[in-house]
Amino acid sequence: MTRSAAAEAPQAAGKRRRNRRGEGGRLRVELIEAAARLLESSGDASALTLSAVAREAGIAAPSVYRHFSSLSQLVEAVVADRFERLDQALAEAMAGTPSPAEALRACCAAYCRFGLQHPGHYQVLFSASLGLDPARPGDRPGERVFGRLVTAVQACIDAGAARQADASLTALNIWIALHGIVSLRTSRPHHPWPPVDTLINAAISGQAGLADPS
Amino acid sequence: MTRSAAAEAPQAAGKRRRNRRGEGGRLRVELIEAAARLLESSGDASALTLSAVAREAGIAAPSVYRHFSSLSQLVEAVVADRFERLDQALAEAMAGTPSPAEALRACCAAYCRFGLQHPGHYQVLFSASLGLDPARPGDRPGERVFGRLVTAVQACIDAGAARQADASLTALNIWIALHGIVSLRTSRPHHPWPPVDTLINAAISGQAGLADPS
DNA sequence: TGTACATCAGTGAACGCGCGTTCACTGATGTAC
DNA sequence: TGTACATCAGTGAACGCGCGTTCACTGATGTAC
Repeated sequence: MTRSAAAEAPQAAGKRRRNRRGEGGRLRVELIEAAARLLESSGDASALTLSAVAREAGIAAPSVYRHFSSLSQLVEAVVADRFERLDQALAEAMAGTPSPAEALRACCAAYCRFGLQHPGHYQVLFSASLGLDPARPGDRPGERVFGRLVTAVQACIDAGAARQADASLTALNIWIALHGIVSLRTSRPHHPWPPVDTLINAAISGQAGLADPS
Repeated sequence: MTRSAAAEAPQAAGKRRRNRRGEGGRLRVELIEAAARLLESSGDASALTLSAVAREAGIAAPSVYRHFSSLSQLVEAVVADRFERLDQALAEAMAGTPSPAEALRACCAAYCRFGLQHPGHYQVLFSASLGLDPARPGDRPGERVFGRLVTAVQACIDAGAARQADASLTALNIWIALHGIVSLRTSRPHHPWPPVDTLINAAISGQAGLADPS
């Protein structure tokens, strides 16, 4: 397998080639990906170590400081990136759906898919120890996801597909269920779980009054 | 404040008196409580440190080995103890309720109360990194809580208070909601949360068909 | 076209720290005589 | 009642390790002349 010249696939192990002058910013991305890999397998931001990230990225530990003044800034960058991906996954899943009801269903399914396919990242995104500062407007990343749910529920109500109710409260109840599905399933993998769709449909029909397709 | 002779209130700071001969087992309890205090404030079992527990209990680090052969055994003891307390809290809340519907409601309320009053412990109990071994029968502590829910739901169905359905699936949907309420609220404290009862009632009426009392 | 130099990307060695774990020990106290 | 001793509860010193952080450095490469 010959390695192409393109700047992709940061090598976890093996020798690293130093970036050319002016391209030092690439290491920043590689560090974020290295940290993301470690966080996915640990699911625990407070267990992340500067040395481990450097090792995973194939560089010396002090080199991290060229790009991040502290480990928590690196974690912040990872969290922001993964929240962005979650948001995009929801947007993509909803695009092109034939009806508001299908859009809401697709949104919920995409949420659970993201959480169950990346349980470590999901755990980090929704761990209490993130220490988010609510004063900073960009520092409430869960709210964007919630906003999408509110909009989707409101559209269902307007279209007559969902029961008349406060869209915000209904969306919150659904979010609670989705988070419960992902989090509890990850935490109790040995429980005899029914298919995810069964649980999602129960939440949507129970909370929004949407007809169960089955 | 004079300290009574009774064996209570392990002193976090201050000088410790060595236990009398034959009463060495007391330190075991003090260690569990010291670890529990640290876990409550961190919510993270993997961040717990043998040294920190010893410091919190007011003893030298090697003394821990007299009672626990490893840190993870100490954590196991804390987890078992707190699961026991959760289970007792549910049992007490349900005892003496006038109807199956009230019993289910009380059970759910007690579950959320426990989780929200001890968010750190709750997080530890339901973190994915506990490494539970499903082969050991006593090592599936969440199942006992779930069993209580199933029984309570079945009683509601039998009494005609809840919609006819698979009690196990209904109980699972409710558990998901309860876990979502506790976990998401802990993780996103700055979100504008409605009263817990509102969320619990939505879950119970949405999933079991119980009439909302409000 | 050739060359000296500034700059950029990243390194290696060193430090102090808290940790887990070991070991031989101390000293209070219950008990056998 | 007195005393020697066994045992129990817990300690202090020491070790090697991985960590975060600092510092002066190296060496490739773009650029000015």
